[in-house]
Amino acid sequence: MNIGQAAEASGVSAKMIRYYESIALIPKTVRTESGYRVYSDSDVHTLRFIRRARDLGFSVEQISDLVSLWQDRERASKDVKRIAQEHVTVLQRKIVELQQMAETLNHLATTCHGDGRPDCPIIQELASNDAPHCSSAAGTKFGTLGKAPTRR
Amino acid sequence: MNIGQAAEASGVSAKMIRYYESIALIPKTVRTESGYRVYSDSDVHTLRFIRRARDLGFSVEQISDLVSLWQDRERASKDVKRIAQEHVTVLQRKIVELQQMAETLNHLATTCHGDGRPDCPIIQELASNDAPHCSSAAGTKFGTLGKAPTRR
DNA sequence: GTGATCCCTCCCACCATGGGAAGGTCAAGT
DNA sequence: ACTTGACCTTCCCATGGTGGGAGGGATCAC
Repeated sequence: MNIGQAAEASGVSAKMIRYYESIALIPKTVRTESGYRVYSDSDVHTLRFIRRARDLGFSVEQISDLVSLWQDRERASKDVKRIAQEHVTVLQRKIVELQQMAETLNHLATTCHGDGRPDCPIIQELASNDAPHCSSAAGTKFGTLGKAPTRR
Repeated sequence: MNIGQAAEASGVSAKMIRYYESIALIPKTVRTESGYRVYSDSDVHTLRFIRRARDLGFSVEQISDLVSLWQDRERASKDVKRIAQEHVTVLQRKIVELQQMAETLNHLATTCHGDGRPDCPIIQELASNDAPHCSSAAGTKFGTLGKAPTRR
């Protein structure tokens, strides 16, 4: 199977498959004489595993751990459980942060009359001098989970 | 005021101030003879405005619009309200997605006995062949809001 | 005058993904 | 056999915000 078919079958784009190979998340594949990558059903299975983990918002690093555990027959389920639970914690923290943002903004939008007049509490709040420093969100490493695959 | 003081006073790092200038989110500042950037209280005010908008998860592009509206005395509050409401919608969609992820994962982690045995429903689910394609999240442009500033 | 602390610009890195160019390969149809 | 189009390869670039650091100049406090 060529990379295009593997991509189709697994739901991971060809570009991403090559990328995953380059960062050693998946091993280098067999190549044809002319250099085409060749994939087996088992490779597609792995790719599908990876895609599902991405759908659940795991980072590539976490996925790497999960793949190892998956392929390790001696694994302890508590290792997997730990990764999953850590991830749930991070997700929940993100959810709270986003909810706070949405609430604040929603409140502001509600009190904004939204007509042609220039007075606008949203702008006033943003421009105010007193510091609602919003410290609850500060310092949270946000980036690692921000993206979900924009598939198809 | 030098860039360091402006950074301190506004809560936006010096690096970011230069970046915002480079992408024309803020205008080019006056410079001293030796090339140092000089900031006024009003500039700091603008920076603080920007930082708050970032705290609320607005993208730089949206902030650019908000800054224009802020500085436009003729602005209509409905323009501001529209931006805010669009943003709330996006936030809410993200929240739902994250909640779905967290729920799925939490369910899996709960059913995983989490001991030394290798059997693990989390891994089984990820590896299963039937396709829980999680289509609800598909196609959602996730990236634009994934990051919140990692301040201090 | 000297050392510490600023500031400048420029480049690189992150993460995961897509776009595209330039060129090689393969299979199907004429 | 030849063309055509679909596929594959590698390589580079861009995204969005942010940080890190090198190499060099400016300023300030003592």
